Amino acid sequence: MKYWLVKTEPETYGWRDLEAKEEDIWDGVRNYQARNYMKEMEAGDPVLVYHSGKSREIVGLAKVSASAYPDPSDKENKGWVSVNLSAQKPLSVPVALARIKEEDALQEMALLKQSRLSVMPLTQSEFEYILKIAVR
DNA sequence: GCCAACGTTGGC
DNA sequence: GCCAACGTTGGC
Repeated sequence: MKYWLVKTEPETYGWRDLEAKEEDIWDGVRNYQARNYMKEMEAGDPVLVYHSGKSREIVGLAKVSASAYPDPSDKENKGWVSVNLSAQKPLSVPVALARIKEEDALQEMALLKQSRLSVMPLTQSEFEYILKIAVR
């Protein structure tokens, strides 16, 4: 099992949108590195959902409900892929980017190192650490 | 609103 | 194939 974090602009499509639909397509990713990670996703993998822009915090827990398949929004058939995500639960305490930067255990996260990457893996310990500080 | 990082495009 | 110009993302 692998652990993931996906970023989204809440004004465009946020955690609430995914929660409202329960399960939805995660499409429109147009970055090769992100695409390659999406191809590694397997049904059941946990996924943290991060809001970029104004809020800058991890807000929810989802899981992969369908592994990679051709992105229907890829009109030119260029090989982009989508996955399906299912909302699991909102984090009771969202984990802010500022908090992540303060935690020694989270310094190696791709979120801090590659600010523009929209789909990234997490280690199991990073994932568990985030969930731990998201409860209280 | 600004700017750094970084990906893409296009001229050569 | 290189690299300058340009566009986009996203934090501050």
